[in-house]
Amino acid sequence: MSTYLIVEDDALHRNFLREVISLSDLVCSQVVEACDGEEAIRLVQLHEPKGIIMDLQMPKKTGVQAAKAIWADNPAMPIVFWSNYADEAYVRGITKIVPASATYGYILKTSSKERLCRSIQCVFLEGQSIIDREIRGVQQRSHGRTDGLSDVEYEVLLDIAIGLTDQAIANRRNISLRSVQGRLQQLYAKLGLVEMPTLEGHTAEYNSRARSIALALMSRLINGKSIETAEAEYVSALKLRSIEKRD
Amino acid sequence: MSTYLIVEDDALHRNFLREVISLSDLVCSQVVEACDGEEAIRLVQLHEPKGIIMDLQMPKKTGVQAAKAIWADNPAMPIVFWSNYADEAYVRGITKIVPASATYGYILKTSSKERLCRSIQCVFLEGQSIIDREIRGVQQRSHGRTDGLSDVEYEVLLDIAIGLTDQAIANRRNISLRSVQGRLQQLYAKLGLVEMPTLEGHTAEYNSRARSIALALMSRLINGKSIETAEAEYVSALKLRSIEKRD
DNA sequence: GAAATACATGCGGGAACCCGCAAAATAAAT
DNA sequence: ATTTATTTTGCGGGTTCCCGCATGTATTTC
Repeated sequence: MSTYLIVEDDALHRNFLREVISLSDLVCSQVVEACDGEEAIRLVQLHEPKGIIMDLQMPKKTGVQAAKAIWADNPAMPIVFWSNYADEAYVRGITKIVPASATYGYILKTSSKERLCRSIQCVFLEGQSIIDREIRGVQQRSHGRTDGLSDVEYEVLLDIAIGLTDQAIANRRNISLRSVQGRLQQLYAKLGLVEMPTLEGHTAEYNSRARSIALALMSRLINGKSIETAEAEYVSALKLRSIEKRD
Repeated sequence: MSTYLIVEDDALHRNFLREVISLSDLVCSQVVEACDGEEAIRLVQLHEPKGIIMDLQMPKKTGVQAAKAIWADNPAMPIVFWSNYADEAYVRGITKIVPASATYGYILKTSSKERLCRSIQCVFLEGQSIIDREIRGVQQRSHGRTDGLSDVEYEVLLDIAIGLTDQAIANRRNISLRSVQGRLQQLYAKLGLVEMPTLEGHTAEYNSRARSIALALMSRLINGKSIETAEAEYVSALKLRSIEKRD
């Protein structure tokens, strides 16, 4: 009576995943499928699966958001993330929310069928957490100080990416205006914003703020999705704040 | 002896496309596959296919870039774009470069197999250009003034998205500083940057420049890829300019 | 306990940005 | 050709941003 859940919006990939499950030696009586994060959360409550294979980029709710909700109720649920990109935005999101009691995997879609199959077995049967080699690099970076952004820096990066002013950030984070600018300076430095004096007249070529957003996007530190979720977080926090104020 | 070319980086999707071709009534003696834009360009020269089905998001060279190169040599080549998103960045890119002599199609990956099959037949056999309904909306918007950005506005949007200062934009586009700011004002207005006085103390909540980038990203006007290509264009144009200067 | 490191903060100034007002310059329409 | 839009540009001023210099405060390290 063991059930497994597939969460993936692309129909082709969904079929592929079902095939992989049938190929692996899982004792599997049924496979349930969801097309987006919200459906996934519902189906978990309904079927109580033994494990989940999930895409990260999906409509309605990101894989990260869905995982967070699922782990909140089932802190031991094994989840294999199967994604296209090694975007730091995603990796960072996951490593932040994975509970100590859960095993998980992060496999790239470029991996071979065999590799995916083996990974699934490792996570679901042997309770191992495994992470694709390509992603390891990103993960190291985000933990070790070396070159990667610290949490505050990443935070302020998202803040300017959704378009906040220094003052708005200061309010939001409860720090002084100058501190925001200090954090920004750090961020700029880490992103390698060294002004090259290519333009004559000694006027700056790049706007540090906008440039750092561009660099972050191009180096996959952030992406459209992460901006959207950051935005959503911001407005909901704002609402809460204005309710408090009313008291 | 008719050959067709599939350009798609995802292996599963590649197989799916091959299956669709075999299902359609194309007189097809062989199917050639490429995994990225550059390979596609090479294979077109080598095999001179009767038609191309191509993804838009690919490593090395975008589908748009590849199509541009291909159409430069074969202005009548029928190309079916098969893509995940209805991102304006892509639609705009394509409608700009498609030569009058070519037929093309733009089908979303969410379409059914039957629909894709029919579309392929229309484009390759009957020489019709067809565009998915969802995308039509985007296309209308970008041509009709209604709400959509004009070309200059889109241009300046990309300029700030890669991080240029007003002055740098002025130099690049050969207009005055004030004109750049004028264009930016238009852009801000069209993106709906109306300052809501939510923040007390009457300080601005949003930085117009960064905010417009965020809005553009969230509404799919631009994406990471379009920023990358804009960046590449800019640096190469810069190089040319500095060579001219040397004379 | 002293030195080192990292972070928050204040001050101040120069640069860049945003934008209202209004006059030229261009393009489009009748 | 004259009128009508649209675009470009200048001027000016208020904000915001960027950042060097300096001080204070934790936290770490030896």
